[in-house]
Amino acid sequence: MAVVKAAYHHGDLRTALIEAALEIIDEIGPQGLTIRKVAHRAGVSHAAPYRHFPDKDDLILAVVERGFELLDEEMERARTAAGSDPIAQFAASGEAYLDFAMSYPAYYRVMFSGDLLASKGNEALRHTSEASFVRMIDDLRMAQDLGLVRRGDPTLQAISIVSTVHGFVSLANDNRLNHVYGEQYTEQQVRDFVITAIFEGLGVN
Amino acid sequence: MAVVKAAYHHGDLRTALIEAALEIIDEIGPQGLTIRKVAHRAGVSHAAPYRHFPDKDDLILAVVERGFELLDEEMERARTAAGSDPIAQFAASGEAYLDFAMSYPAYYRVMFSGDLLASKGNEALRHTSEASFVRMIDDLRMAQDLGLVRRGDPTLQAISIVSTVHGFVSLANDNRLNHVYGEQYTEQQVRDFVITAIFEGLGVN
DNA sequence: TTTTGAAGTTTACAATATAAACATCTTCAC
DNA sequence: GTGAAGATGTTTATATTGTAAACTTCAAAA
Repeated sequence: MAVVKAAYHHGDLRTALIEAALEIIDEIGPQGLTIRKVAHRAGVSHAAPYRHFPDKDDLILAVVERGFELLDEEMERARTAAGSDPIAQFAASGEAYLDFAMSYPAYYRVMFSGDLLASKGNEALRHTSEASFVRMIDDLRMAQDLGLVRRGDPTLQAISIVSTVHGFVSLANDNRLNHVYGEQYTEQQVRDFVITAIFEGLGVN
Repeated sequence: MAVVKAAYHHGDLRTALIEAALEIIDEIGPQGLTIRKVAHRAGVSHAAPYRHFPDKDDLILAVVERGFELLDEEMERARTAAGSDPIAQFAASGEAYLDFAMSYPAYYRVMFSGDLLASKGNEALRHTSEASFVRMIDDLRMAQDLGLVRRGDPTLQAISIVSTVHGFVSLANDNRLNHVYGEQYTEQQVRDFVITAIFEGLGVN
């Protein structure tokens, strides 16, 4: 009774399946993800997952949702640790985003692999994946009021920032920028440059 | 002998398969792409494609390569039509990129679906997909020399621009910005804003 | 004309997603 | 307690798909 979710046949298979899927994505990539591998890793028969997810897409969707929760947690943690300066908070959560995206490239790819969301993404997931976007808009509005950021529609500013960050990590994770790093810069340097450009664009004091 | 590629059993099945795959991607999306559908649409047996492509991934890779060729052609066409002003040329080819990306979202997605390139992308394809990137760097260098663009490493500037553009079209194509359009702006307005922000960032006169 | 190799077909097989029927354990009404 | 009832798993079965292998056909070179 102290147990939150009483152990049943498996315990909490749904969660275990999501974890297993996560591991497989990280180890073999999204291509290698099969229902059967996930089931096997969780120690159940290959049809067991269907008691928790209507089909494979829905399992992946659950993984994506979990991913956005994790990302959100990371960003919040960083923001809290950044002290009270709004710009510092903003920068810290942005760095956390980049850290997450570049530490788990395959995972990030699945989270933003549009094919799924476009078709089966439900409203709940859409909301989750937009949470940090909404917060960024609020941040920008506040920063403007404090005179820290150039005036303008914060929604448009946020779109521009999100586009740049998402584009950068996507390209970097897909190894499309390698021909640059290797020759002149490290990934970290390029990353810093892009961040700097964003802040310049915002006219941060 | 006037015929470049003499008609054989099929004529030019390789090309026909790429075209068929293109259509399927456009109509049903990348998920719906199966070797057998492609073969059927091209009017051949389901194993025929294996005489031209080692496996499914290589077929897709050929489709991607064709996509980058088409994109490159579009950008060149726009650039040529833009007259002699370097900034106008630059802007025109950028617009062409956005037009392409947003007219064929599924196709664009496949072209930039990193899973493939990361694993099986060969050098030839990598080169193709970087052609326009290299040209952008040249453009920026020239524009700097003409005093039209803020000084700085053009490679880094290009990365920043490409990140923003790619991120924007990716998010837009994946319907991640819908909650913004609907309420206040049209897609075109947001698109223009992002472009403007890029040019501001470059300090274009 | 014969032969040969590329291009295509047929057949076969293994992996996978998923449905359906069956089994088992928890819980809840009594 | 007890005995449904329903949730959770398993087994079995099927259709789709990627791909290998053996076989066929035809253009072109010898």
